[in-house]
Amino acid sequence: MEIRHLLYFKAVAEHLHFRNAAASLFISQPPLSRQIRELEEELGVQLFLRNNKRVVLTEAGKYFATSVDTIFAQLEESKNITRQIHLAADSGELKIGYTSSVYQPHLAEILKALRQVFPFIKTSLYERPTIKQIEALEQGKLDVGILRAPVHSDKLEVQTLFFDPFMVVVPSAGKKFNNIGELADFIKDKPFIFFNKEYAPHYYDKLVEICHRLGFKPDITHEVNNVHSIVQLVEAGLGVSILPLSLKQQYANLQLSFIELKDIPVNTEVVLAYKKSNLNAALKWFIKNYNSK
Amino acid sequence: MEIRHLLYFKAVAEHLHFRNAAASLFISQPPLSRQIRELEEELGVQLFLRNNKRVVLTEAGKYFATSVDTIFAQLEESKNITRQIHLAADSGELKIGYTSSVYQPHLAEILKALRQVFPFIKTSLYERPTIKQIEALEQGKLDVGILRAPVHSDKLEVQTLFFDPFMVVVPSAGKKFNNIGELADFIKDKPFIFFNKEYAPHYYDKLVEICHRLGFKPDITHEVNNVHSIVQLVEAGLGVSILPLSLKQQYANLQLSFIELKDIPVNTEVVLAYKKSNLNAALKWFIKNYNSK
DNA sequence: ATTTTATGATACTTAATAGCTATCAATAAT
DNA sequence: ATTATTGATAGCTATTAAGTATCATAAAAT
Repeated sequence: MEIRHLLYFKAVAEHLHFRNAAASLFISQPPLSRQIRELEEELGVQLFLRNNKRVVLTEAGKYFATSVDTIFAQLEESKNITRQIHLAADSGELKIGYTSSVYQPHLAEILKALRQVFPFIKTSLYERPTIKQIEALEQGKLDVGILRAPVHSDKLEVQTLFFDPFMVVVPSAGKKFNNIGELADFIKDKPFIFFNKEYAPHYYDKLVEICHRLGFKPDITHEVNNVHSIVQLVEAGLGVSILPLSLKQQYANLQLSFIELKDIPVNTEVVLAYKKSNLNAALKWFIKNYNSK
Repeated sequence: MEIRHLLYFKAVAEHLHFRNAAASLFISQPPLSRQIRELEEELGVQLFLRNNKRVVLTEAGKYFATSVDTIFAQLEESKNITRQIHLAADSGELKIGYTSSVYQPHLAEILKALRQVFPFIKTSLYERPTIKQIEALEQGKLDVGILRAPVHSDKLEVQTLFFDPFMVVVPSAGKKFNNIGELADFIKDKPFIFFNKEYAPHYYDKLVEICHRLGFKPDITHEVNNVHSIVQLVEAGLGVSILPLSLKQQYANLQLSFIELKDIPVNTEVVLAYKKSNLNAALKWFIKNYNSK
């Protein structure tokens, strides 16, 4: 039995006329007669009573007709849902966003483990500022983002990863600061190197707040749009900066001094963000395993 | 899409191995690959992720697999029920039993009307004694019987058609009986013509009861097994008989006298009997219309 | 009663396609 | 680096669905 048989049966059951039914199927009458006969033979059931002038459904045929309707409806629904799942869950790709200011030593490790579980997954990493990531996540251009709070979006789920205090970064000079006051005096007139305001407005505000607490207004001479440039410019002696503490280990080999701001109660929250409606199975695995590490 | 595609899909989903799946389907691997590709193209959905070494279901594929299971189960159930209905309801024939002693002038009329509603029905009429009909009905050899109560069978449904009083049948002689006493005197020594006891035991008992009430014991000289023979023998002057009144009109043209036994409170009940489990649509129509006439 | 028309079945031919063989490219194990 | 295994591809064969022509017969028309 093939779906063709069921389809042809339905046509004859509706028309109760082989020639008309055949026309409605855009085939000629003899093959239709044959397919119906085949179906009846396979079932061992007479579905139609017919002579040259009249075609009627048997009782069994009547039942089978309604039954075939149900099956077709179910098949159609199944196809639709399958297509929906395909669109929602089976990109075969996991698009991950991250900000340059977050150092993630175990990301590579997790991507490796991901390929064990999803051997066909393609992963794409995008370094993007928080605000761009939020847009991209909302539009489905990213599956998950590693970024800094706050995330103001009711379309996204947010999970805290950790809280990151700040540190002052200055060129390595063997200098020692006994207290916050000495440090503030040292840097207050130095040129500051930082992200530009459009790139990371919230982050920019934090910097200004920290300097305010240290008793001065920063002179932001160089604005850049990624953390690597900031660090390089500081190392080259063009100025100082204030960055999240977690970056310290990433640049431990550079000629820089990092001074933690222990007494300044300002920090940033690093989070995972993703669309709740995103069915991507690799995403689910990623969230679960990133968190538990 | 054909059922073949779904069947092949299921095989690959179970084996997660094209060559093994092909072997399990007793086909070679290339056509299997092609059918799966066709299915994926029609759905617009990737069902498997695969390379030369590994085959896994996508999320959409996982859903589709369970969904196809359901559809197959439903199709199988539908086929079974259709076959059952075929066996129970679609004989395309209506087998009617009747006793020779019941005259049914509108039976022919009803059979004609039946053919309007069921143009393909084949009707078979069987003249059989009540006890044989009961057996045949129970065994499904008859669909419906027109017979005389009592019907002692818990497998059969019984519907009363009418109550039939008795009459005495004698050769036409212009004789007149002013009362039951005269009649009894006239027939008590005559030879009786009647059904044999094995053929219609209950009916036989009724005859004896009537004679008892008339004050004599019948001398049953001729035993026969159909009502036509009884009537013919009476007409030929071989004896007398006692028969149901309803037969009077059937033999009105013969040289016979019919004397109603108005004062004898013995009659027989004519009934329709049929199996309740019989789904024959023509039977249902027959019962309904026979009754309402 | 006879003729005409319409219809499903049948016999045979053509066209589409499922399935087969041979082979390739790529992966993973040795 | 080599070998074995596997799904994909190309081209051919065999099966079968679909088409054409025709028949037999039931119902309608005459």
